[in-house]
Amino acid sequence: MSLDHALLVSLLEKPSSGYELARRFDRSIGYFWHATHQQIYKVLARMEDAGWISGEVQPGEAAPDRKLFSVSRSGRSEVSRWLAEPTEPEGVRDSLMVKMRGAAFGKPGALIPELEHHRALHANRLTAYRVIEARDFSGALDRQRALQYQVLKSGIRFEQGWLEWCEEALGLLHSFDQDQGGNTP
Amino acid sequence: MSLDHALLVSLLEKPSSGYELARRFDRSIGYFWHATHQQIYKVLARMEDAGWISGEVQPGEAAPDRKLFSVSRSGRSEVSRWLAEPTEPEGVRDSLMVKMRGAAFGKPGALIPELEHHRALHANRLTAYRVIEARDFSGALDRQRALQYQVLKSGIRFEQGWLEWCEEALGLLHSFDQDQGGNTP
DNA sequence: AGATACTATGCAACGAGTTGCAGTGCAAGT
DNA sequence: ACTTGCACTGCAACTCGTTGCATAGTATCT
Repeated sequence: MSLDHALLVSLLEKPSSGYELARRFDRSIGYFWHATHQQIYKVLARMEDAGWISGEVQPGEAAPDRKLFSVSRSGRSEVSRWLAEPTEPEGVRDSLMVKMRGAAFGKPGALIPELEHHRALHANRLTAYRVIEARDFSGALDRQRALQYQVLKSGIRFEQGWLEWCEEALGLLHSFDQDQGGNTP
Repeated sequence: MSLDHALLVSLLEKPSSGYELARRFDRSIGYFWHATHQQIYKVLARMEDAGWISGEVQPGEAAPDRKLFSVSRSGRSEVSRWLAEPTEPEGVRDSLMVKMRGAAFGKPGALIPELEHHRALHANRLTAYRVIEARDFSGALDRQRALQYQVLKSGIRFEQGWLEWCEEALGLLHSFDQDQGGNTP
């Protein structure tokens, strides 16, 4: 469990409404911790009950009302507590890898469009990261920005890794297509 | 949802009992799709009801009974169906990245032990992969092995990426420790 | 006037996944 | 004899997360 903490950090960076957070989770932080708006609203409600955040309704002029949340003192101390507490890496879930192994029991060629799709997605994301990098992280950086940049750099590194891997995997599958049928090289 | 498919692929590679699968998920496939034994038993039961797999109790000589599952025809066709169906990449969940951004609102130095811990874990995993690589994937490979190797290579690539990133991040945090207090560089 | 779409919030029902516990049977140490 | 440990299976209770739907105001297009 830790959407709580992702939201707290997000709110520390900038007090926001649920809707805003949901949008932010489609970019930025969401690249490292995804969540849907329903889940976000649920957790916000729970954290408000717990006193970690407080919400203030802002009557919208020419727009629906929005409830702006900010982190309370007890929310801040929860963040500190969590930062100090050791965390194990999350368990991986990568269906593409399972599919690769499954492909041995079906038509490996069927995975080619899938891999191309993934390659395109990762290429797009890499481009998006590069844009953010150029826009927000050139020049001198204060601590907060330096940390954010370090996080972004992990994104860049991994998307590059993905791209290279997709190329390699596509090469392998294409090589299967050529020597039809044979099961040994 | 797709522990189902991970289990099916695992069972295609080798018919197994729930316990065996759980153990296998601590190595091998589990590096790409983790699961606990309780969840595995639950899904196995559901898939047996659905007719995708069939279990046969084997009275253990000098060992507890075990229920050996293998994939039925309808299970195989489910795998084929799933392989052909496009899948989006799983949403990422990486608490370390959230912590990095959160560190701006606490003591960044507190993350150093955490990063060292992660670095050690990734180094260990990389070593384990290298061992598997040398043991199982040197020499000529048939299709199945080639696919498995391609999956392993993604593991190697990512662990290396992690290691490099951890080094970089540790460098950054240590640089904070030196220029105490200042918030701009 | 009506259709479409976006901002904004939320409920209800369900399914996936975790945590904790419980039990059997064998083997081996002490 | 007693405990510890491992192979093996599973239930029960819970939390986390997803899917689908509901609502309501504003803006824009046709």
